[in-house]
Amino acid sequence: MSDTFARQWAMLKMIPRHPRTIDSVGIRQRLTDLGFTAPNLRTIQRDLEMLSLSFPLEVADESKRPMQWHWGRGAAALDIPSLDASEAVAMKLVQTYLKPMLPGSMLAALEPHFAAAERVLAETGALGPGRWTKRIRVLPKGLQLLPPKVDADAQNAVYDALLREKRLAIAYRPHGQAVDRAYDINPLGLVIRNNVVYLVASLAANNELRQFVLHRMKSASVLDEPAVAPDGFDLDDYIAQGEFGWPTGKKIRLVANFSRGAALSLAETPLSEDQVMRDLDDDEVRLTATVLETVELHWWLMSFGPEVVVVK
Amino acid sequence: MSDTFARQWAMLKMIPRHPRTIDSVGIRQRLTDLGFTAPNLRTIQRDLEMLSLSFPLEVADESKRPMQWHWGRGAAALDIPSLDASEAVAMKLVQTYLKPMLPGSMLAALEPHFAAAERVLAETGALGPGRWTKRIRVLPKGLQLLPPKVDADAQNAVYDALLREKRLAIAYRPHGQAVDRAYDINPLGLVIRNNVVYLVASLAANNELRQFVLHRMKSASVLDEPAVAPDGFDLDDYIAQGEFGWPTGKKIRLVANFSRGAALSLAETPLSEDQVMRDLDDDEVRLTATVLETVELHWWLMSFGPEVVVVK
DNA sequence: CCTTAAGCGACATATTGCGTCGCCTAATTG
DNA sequence: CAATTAGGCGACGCAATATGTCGCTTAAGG
Repeated sequence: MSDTFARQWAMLKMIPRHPRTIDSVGIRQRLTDLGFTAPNLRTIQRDLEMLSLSFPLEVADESKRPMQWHWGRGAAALDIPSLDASEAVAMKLVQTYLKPMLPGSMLAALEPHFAAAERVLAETGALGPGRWTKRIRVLPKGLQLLPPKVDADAQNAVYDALLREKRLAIAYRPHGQAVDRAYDINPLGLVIRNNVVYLVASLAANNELRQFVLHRMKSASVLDEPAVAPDGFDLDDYIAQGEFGWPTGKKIRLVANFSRGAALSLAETPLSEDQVMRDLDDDEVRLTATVLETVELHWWLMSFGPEVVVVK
Repeated sequence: MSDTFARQWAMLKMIPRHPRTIDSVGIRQRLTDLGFTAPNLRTIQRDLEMLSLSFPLEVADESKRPMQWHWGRGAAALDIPSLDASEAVAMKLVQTYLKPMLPGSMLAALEPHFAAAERVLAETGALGPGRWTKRIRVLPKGLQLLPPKVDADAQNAVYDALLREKRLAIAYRPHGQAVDRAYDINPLGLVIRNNVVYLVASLAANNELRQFVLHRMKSASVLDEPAVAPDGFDLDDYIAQGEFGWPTGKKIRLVANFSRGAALSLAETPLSEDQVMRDLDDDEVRLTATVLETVELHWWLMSFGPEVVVVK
């Protein structure tokens, strides 16, 4: 294929998003790594200039000499292949669904795509972007609690450390205390419960396992030392120990009589794959299903009040 | 800028994903619409051939004469600007979080992006794709009910009709019945509750408002007639009428005494923006917040059992 | 069976992409 | 602060190539 097109395409892919940058020398380096026949520096400069006419590519500081290129801040995701209308709607649904449930900064990565979906919707249908908000509603399942605010930088550092298996230095404010404490930790895993993101980690000092709530982390920076997991650590085992107030109960065979009204919704979203419902009389339905016995199950059953009688 | 590059880029954007296709004449049409100086058909053919060397572009049927081009089935999303590691992790988190909560086909639009994130993770970190699954866990909030299976084609038709404000012909199996019924409806809005997606619509025959559960829709096809909404229909009003068993209660000022343990988690995920907590004594905390009085609120309060005393 | 339309190879030409050189300015180093 | 290095940038000329055109072939449609 045209070498020119391939090279420019590769360049588009290797230019990073805003905070980070790349310069022409770095680009040439990576291009040669990719097997391009050592393109002239001048060519790369020309390419950048040309691409920046069609794409929101920007130079960090015009006067700084090794020019640092990056995607413009507001650069929407260029979805290729582009979304069609239905996909855009699905995207919008997901966004609406997710928004009240996840810490805002966690959605940052998806934001450009949501914006792209919005654009597609605005173009495709005669519907303006505003009208969509009139068409989709999400009714929260449980009671709606507000998601905590998470520091975006700290969050990224945590993800990064977890990914690269590096140690992490954090400033953390334990609950109820007025001052931050510094920790040096080995990140081991992430757990999301309710709207809260937990980092499971071991202290570098004494290998003690700890949980850190992301929104109480004031700052975090990745250290250049490999993270060492305690021997035999397994996230599932850890959770199963009930560390999250979440004793993974034994599987039990639940038998309960529900009122007909309550049973209706259960037919649609079953408790388990093997759920069976049998009519007892005009008002009652007997449900049998294999489920984990958890605190949540008890709460859930309680929430039906008189509408349910647990048989077994 | 190079006319060539711009044109090829535009072509990449206008080629649709698998089921739909486009031929060279259609491409020329859309290119001229975009302001390109009427490119020769031959040039477009050459471009397509060249692009298909670098991108998964395919021809539907080689022997069919007006060649129908489309993106290959497995075409992952080419995220531009590409995701960095942290964004990829966030993507993965969202996927893990969403998977058990939404009908599978609703995630179809995001699937290519999840795949792209997976690829980035595999490349960037030394971590293979498999290891990620060991690092992230989502503990369900309420009791985990299984999301119902939704027919992908019907779903897309619904989205499409809603977007283009067209009437819809559906085959629907009402709960508890053994045969499908045909309806001709005006789609008005989507509501997600628990794991179920509802389509609010009015019957074309008599304008009666109805709810259709997406997973009971056996098939749906968009009609070429404009949808007409009943005068003054408003999705919020409709929901507020309690049609979803969801009476939007009045705002009340909740005052309740929680045990210290229960109060801990409330400090992190507050009930409302204006939530205030005050220590009563060593064991009890008084919480004051403005909330909507709903059935859910009562359930939620009940679930604390003896740990809470509602003052007001 | 005939007509129309599109794919495709070939070719000539005009375009333009690219390497090179030189100058200038910003960074870096001592 | 001076010297040195490195990257940006304008200019130029050659070579690569992208594009319009033509003619042949084949599929679609009536």
